[in-house]
Amino acid sequence: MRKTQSSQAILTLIQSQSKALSPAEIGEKLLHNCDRVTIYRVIERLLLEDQIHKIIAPDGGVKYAACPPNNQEHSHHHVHFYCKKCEVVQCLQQVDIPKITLPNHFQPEDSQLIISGICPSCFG
Amino acid sequence: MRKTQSSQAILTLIQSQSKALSPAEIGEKLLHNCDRVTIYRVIERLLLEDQIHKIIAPDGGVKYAACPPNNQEHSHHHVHFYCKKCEVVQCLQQVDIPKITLPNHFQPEDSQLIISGICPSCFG
DNA sequence: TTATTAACGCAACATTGTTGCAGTAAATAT
DNA sequence: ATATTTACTGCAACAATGTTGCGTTAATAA
Repeated sequence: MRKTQSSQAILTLIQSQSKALSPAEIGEKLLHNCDRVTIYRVIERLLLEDQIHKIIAPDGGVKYAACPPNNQEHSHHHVHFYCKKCEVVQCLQQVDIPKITLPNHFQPEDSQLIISGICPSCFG
Repeated sequence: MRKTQSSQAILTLIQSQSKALSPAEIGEKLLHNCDRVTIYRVIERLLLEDQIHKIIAPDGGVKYAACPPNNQEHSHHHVHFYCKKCEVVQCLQQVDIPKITLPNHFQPEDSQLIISGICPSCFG
C-alpha cells in the first residue's frame, strides 16, 4: 500500500478521533478533500492492513475506528458502546467479551458486542 | 394496525422461518406479491407492535425475525448467530448475555451480541 | 351498506456502496 | 536526477436499499 495524501490524511483523521466515523463523516472532516470513491477504497486497504476496523452500529450505520497498534486479538473480542442520544460509537478497549456457551454444533469464531445506552458526555 | 393481506402474509412468512429475513428476501419469498415500499411499511408496523425484531448482521445486512410471544425482555438480551458460510442469521433464544461491567458513567440500556462462525447445517 | 381512514401502489428521490476506465502520482529502477 | 512502472485517483455510471408524497384502494366501524 502506498502512502498517498488521501490515505495518510484519512488514517490520521481516524486515529485522531475517540469516536468511530462513517465514510460520510470522514469526507466532511477531511481537509484534504478527495472523492467519495477514494474514501471507500482507502478504507478497504486500511481494513486489510488492520489499521482500522469496521463497526456496525445498532441503527445499521457503518463506522470505522483505529486499531490499537500490535494487537492481533483485537478484532475477535470487541466491545463497542453506542449512545442512543448522540449516536456516537466508541470502542471500549478495557472491556472483554465473556465466554459464552452455545448450543451444540455451533462453531463460534468471533463475536461482536454492542452495548447501547447513554454515554458519559450525554449523561445528566 | 389493520390486518391487511400484505401484513398478514409478511408476518406469517417471517414467523414460519427459523432464519432472519431481509426485506428483499421477504419480497422474493412472498406469494402474495406486493410493492417494495409496502414491505418496508409493514415491517415498520410489525416492529412497533413487537411482532418482529431487527437484526444487523456483521456484514451490515438488515434482517428481521419473529419475536417469541409474550416476551417483553426479549429485545434487551439478544444473542444472534451469523454463519459465515451460508450467511444465515439465527436467534439463539436459549443463550443469555452475561452482565458486563462498564467503565464509569456509561449507562447501559440494552445490548446486542452477534456471534459469527459456522452453523450446524454448514458444519462438516 | 355506507363512511372513514389506514394502508397500498406508483413515481420520484436520497443515501450508500460498487465498477470501469483514463489520467495522475508514488515508489522503484536507471 | 530522470525515467519507468503501476498503485491510486477522479469521474461517470450503476446497483441496492430505504424514504416521501400523493392519489387510490380496501379494512374497519357506524
